[in-house]
Amino acid sequence: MTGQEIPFLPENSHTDGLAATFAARLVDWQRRCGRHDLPWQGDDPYRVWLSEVMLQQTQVRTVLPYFARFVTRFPSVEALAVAPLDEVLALWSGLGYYARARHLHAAARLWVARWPGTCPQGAQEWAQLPGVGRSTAAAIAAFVQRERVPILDGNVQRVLCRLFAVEEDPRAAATARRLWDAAHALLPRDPDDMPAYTQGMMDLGALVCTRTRPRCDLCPVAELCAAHRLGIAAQLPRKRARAPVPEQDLRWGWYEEDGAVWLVRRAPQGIWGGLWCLPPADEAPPGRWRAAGEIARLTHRLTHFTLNITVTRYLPETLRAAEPAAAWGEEARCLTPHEALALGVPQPLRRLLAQAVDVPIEHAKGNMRRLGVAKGKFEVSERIDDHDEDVARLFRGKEKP
DNA sequence: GAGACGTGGAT
DNA sequence: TATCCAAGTCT
Repeated sequence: MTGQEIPFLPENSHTDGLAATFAARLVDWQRRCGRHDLPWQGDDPYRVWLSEVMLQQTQVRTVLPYFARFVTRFPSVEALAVAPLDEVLALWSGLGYYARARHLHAAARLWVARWPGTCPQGAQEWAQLPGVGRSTAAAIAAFVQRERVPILDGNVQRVLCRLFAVEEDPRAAATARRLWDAAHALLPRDPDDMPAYTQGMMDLGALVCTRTRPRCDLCPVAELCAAHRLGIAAQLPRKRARAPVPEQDLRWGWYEEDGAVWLVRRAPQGIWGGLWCLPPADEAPPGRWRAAGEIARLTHRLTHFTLNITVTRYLPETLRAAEPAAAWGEEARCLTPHEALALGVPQPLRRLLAQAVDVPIEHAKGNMRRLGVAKGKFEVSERIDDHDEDVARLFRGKEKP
């Protein structure tokens, strides 16, 4: 009975017994109380892989509608592999971390080329797909192939930090390595328990061992939990100090022509890589355009900084004067806002376009402000949510000479 | 190894 | 409102 040493515990402690008890209780709890009706649960490797990628740094509730649309359009990895990247990005639009969509597309092509008619076998092979790291590979392999490999996402880090009363920052490399080892040592012996165990770790972190106000009264492993015993479960893991988020100004040009607007594809690397976006607003706009005033200011908060986006409207100086400028690159398209909404666009632009066509969008929590014209001067007015009609009219307004 | 990468939920 | 951070990976 080759018990593995569990980090964070004193040597010669009964680690075998702890691991067996922990796994047994978690598996039993998951089968009784855990989630069983998520649309990706089952043994379809494609759906499991897709869901795990979508769920990276993204909550279940957010993923659900995206997953439904995605599997309707791409029911299989083969369908995804032959699709144009643009369509994948369009379905991903609004979900964030767009490198995931680009990796997903590349991974689908690699999958069907290298494992035709089947799928990667085991975590080692899953991790060869772009966008699939150690934790995601382990989750897929545990669910689909019942492989005894641990996951270590944010939920599991929190669970383990409490279980062993870890005071260190779990993101520190040395601590993370020990957490991986601990996660491995806690796995159930029976491979058939791996799906329920893995789902149980996720369910426990998401439903019971929550960041704030953990429900230790509902926890199947509370008796094993050092933090609970010490009464410090809610205080772990310790949070690190965060630097204040810097701000950055962005200036977009709304180059409008016959009710359509020019969009350009962003470079594949960097923020919103591969997505379609408004061209930068220039002091000397490319082509023969004249500035026609600021039409919106958007505040877009990201994890590491805040974007202040100013949108300036441009109109052709003369009839049919507009043409894509070389500065915009090869890929530039002039589309109606409605057409543009069918592309992969960043969320702040999605909001702007939705307002332009007066189409309500999901989760339209407004952090967008419009500029009202008052005495020849622009002023920030109320949240745009309260002014759908005004703003829609603003964008719809044809320039009638 | 530290920073970049999106967006929305939760408090 | 401000802040943290979520089924992380890549460079």
